[in-house]
Amino acid sequence: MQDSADFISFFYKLVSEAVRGLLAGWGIEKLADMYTLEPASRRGHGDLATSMALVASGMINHPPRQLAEELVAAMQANQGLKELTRFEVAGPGFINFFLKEDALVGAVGSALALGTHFGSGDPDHPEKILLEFVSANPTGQLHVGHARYAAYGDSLKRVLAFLGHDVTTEFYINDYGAQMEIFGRSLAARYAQTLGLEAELPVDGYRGDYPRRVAARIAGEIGDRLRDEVTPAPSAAAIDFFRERGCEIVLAEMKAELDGFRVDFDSWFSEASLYAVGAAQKIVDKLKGPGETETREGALWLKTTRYGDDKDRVLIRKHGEPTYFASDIAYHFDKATRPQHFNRLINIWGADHHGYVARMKAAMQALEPLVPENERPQLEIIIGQLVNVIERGERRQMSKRKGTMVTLKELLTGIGVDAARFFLVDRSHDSAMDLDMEKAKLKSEENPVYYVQYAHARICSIVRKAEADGFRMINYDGYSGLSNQERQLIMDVLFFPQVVDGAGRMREPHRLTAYGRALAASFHVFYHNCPVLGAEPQAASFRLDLCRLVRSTIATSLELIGVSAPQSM
RNA sequence: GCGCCCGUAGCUCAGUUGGAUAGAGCGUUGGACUACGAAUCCAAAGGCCACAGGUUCGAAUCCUGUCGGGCGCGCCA
Repeated sequence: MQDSADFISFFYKLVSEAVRGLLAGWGIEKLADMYTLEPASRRGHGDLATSMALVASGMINHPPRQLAEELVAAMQANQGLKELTRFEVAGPGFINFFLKEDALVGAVGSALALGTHFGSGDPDHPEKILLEFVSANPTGQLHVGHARYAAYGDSLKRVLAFLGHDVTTEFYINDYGAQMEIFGRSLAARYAQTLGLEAELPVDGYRGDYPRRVAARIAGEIGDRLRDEVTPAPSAAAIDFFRERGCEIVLAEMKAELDGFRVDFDSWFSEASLYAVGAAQKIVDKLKGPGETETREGALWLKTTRYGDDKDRVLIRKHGEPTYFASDIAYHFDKATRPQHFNRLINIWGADHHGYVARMKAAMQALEPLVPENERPQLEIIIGQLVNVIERGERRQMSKRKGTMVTLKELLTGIGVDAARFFLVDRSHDSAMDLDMEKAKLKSEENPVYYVQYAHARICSIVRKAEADGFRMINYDGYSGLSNQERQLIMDVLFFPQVVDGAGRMREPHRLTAYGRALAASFHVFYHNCPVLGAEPQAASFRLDLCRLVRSTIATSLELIGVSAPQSM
């Protein structure tokens, strides 16, 4: 029937071919490649539907139903298409497709033959993508906000890679600057206290249990060797030591936790490493050349308003230190000029950083002359909304410095990886999310992830039984008499490639959780209405293959969001 | 004040880039296992898609305005 393409894409192209000439005659040929083909919304409307005639009607000002009739005539002239379906014009001018049974039966077999590649892509223009997310300060534990971005970013990576793009993930370590300094001082103070010395946390110091534990661990490593360096006030060398050692310990723990959350970064990039080579100063000097900067009020500014920002931004402060913005430009310049030649840089930022987008994009434009024209990557910034923690009906302020946030660790021990990832990815990243830990723990057993996993386990059970019973598959070409439930299940599973494609293109992995739920529901309904192994031999063979396809599709859709697909539960 | 995001069933949220009669889970009510797994299924109830205009064959979806909520608007990171 088709080679590597999935059935729906194949069908789409057949329709395109059939109507292209007609559309070209009307001067709207482009519609052949941008019309919509969707699952019919309800029974009686067939299996697939297109609003092509309605859209064409708006473009050339002809009555839609008449256009629909002409389009159908063109489709009927396409022999391949005619073998797959019959047509009907309905309502204001929809064209409904009623797929023939052998087309559906054949499509299941073809999809199954693709194995785990069903739904995977081979894009016309594969991209080399550097995807950056989480990027937390190494001054404490990862919290549920980070968990949300980790789940989202990692799922997006899996989806884009599945679609055939070359994706590298990166964690940018903000291990430089005032926050790190305060963290080092906080650890020094806690260290002194573990030795029984009098020491006070800095005013803005990191409170809570976590820095205390890190300090205790360092004390275990070095004993009282730095006793004289930390009191009455820590020496510069002591601060450096605690900052660096603390950073190492925190990062190691973050890696371990992310690993437990099934999030694996290809690269960890240190901000401090940029300073070690003077990268911020260097990039600022390069920007001075083409007149992108200006000195004002004793500071050096980047004229970002030239590129749509609402005000210019400081690169070098009055007292000579580069701003975070300057080092971020150095970082982005680095990303733009790596030997891999990424053609797309995707950053996932929290909503609290959205005000930063305009200046970063402006900076990228200012950098353009410094990067060869055919090597300039496109910068794409995705803003993820925040997670609100609800406690006893009230919002709880999350503060790392006060040590009052709900941690990723808490989430994992409370509700587990599968439930947590499913829950976090299930909502659009564009909507703020309320998380009530008490309810989340109570509700973890009714998390929809189990509904989807159960469908998978159930199918595994059927397949196991088939093997145990020595079930023999027979050829089911020509099988007919599809029930409504199996027809629905077939259509749902055949649409998987379009769902993955949309999830990748729109950067919306949450479409996969919705899809997984819908496919599982469709399967459960099928299961209750259509015996598999008990059916007559041809039906049994077909249904068993359908089950296998659904099983592997559920497994893939879960895999793409980092959730396991158990064989039994 | 300005900018971005959001407002859909009692609660938590989807809604395939503008499609046909608005969807799911939880909760409520009532049903289905001597059956390939009841972590399931079936049925009922529940809606002025915040509000008001506009665009068109058609709007939860796009535009304008209003109201309400979140987040920003540093020579912090």
